[in-house]
Amino acid sequence: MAVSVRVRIAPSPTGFAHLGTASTALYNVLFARQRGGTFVLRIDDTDIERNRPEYELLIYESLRWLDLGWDEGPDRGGPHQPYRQSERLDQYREQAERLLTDGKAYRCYCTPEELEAERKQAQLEKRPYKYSRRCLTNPPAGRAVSAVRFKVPGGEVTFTDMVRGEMKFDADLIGDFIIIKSDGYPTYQFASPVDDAVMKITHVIRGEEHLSNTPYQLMLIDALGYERPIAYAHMPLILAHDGAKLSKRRHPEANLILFREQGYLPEALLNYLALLGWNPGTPQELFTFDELVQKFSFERVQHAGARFDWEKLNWINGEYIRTLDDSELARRLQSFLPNLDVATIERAIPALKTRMHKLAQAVDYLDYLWSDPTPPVLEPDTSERVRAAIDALKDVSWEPAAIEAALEKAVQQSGVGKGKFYTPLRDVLTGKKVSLPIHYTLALLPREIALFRLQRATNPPD
RNA sequence: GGCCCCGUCGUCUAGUGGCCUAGGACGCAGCCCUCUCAAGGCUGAGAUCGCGGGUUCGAAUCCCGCCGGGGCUACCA
Repeated sequence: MAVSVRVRIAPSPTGFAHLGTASTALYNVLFARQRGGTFVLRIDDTDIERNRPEYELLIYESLRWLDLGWDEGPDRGGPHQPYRQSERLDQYREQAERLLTDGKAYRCYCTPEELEAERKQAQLEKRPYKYSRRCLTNPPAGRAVSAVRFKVPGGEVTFTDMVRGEMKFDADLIGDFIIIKSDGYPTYQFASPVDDAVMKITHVIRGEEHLSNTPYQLMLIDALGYERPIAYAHMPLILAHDGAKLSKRRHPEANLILFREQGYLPEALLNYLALLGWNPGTPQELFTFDELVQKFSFERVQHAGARFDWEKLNWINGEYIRTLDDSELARRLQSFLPNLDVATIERAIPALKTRMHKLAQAVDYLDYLWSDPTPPVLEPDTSERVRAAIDALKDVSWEPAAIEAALEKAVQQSGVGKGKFYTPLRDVLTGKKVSLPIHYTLALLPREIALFRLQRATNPPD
């Protein structure tokens, strides 16, 4: 009988929700859905210095926005709760205690300074650094503060990576590492594999930065007598446009919430993220979520890191915006246009739809509806044409098609081209060089206001 | 420094010894459409496959070396 798949993401609430978290979550969800498995959200909050509850909330919010729902998590419980590491401290201490009594771990009384000195010394002698095991063989007496160190058994550690194949590491190169910090908190290197084992995680899907951490964790799992996960999958990193690792400080695109604020559609972001590091081997670029679930496979994920590219995301997002039906688009636009009622937004959509690659751009096209532009000074003959427009518009039915027809007629009579005729109208109405087509620009504005702005421009108040 | 991963147009990528005079997508340029801006249609520029050696009748594809980038090597995760 096939074991049921259990996967997890384990973000730490040490800052805004990260793009990488979304990416990793996506791959986990894709795999879980594919195999009818369970997706677990665990909060890895063992860094008491940097953890903040509001950051945890941000993680929930971002993941929900992306519709990457979890089956078990801190907020909804599950068979292996609690799902917050800070609430599982007893577990880790207990397991560390077991290792201690089995002689597989030992207390370390070294100070950070002493450790630093060891490291420096090794560097000086050009020798690869490994902890000296001083506290194993000859612990200093009379010290109260201690951490717990794992006694690395060495040897060869192998495991299966679903994207890279069979991996092999020489554990003799790995020094004894800390599993419980002197503040009593476990390190990531300890808490993570313990939880994965206890929570019966079958496949660990995470970022490539953890590839070299895997042997550490595997040795721990073995030492504790736990069952190993069936397989790992280390996904390529998302790089910034300059090729550097995405940094929260230097790269705004690392901040997940920013995408929502700018009006990227969650399904478009997911589509882009899926493509960044994976491809189906066919020319298809746009996928529904269900298609992704169906087509995704670890064999086709990239081994090298991929640079984040706004342009491509913008294109995908534009494609998604254009396929949304009008009422749905209007609904999504509402929060970006608090000054407009839904009816107005809906009327703008046919013209707006092809002009946005992100929702926030709607503001640039529509802000003339709630803010009055400063009237330009018109040349006499331009002023004349504006007056002609006013005449044409005065009694016309106030909707785009009729406005367009009336204006076309006025253009005919004016003897100049559409460009020359419409440009000043656009300027007078919006104060901008670029707007929706002129008949929409007019129709969206109440007739009185439109005519008022045109009128005002023809007789400046000197 | 040690260990690990990686290296095809600007970017994301296809490619697993001959179908590759290296394909697609985004972006870019030109044209068409057009009241502006988009969208759409058409056309085009753009990679001697990081470099150097091999192996082979034949290599982007296999082997070795080098270079470059990234990750881990923390009482961060």
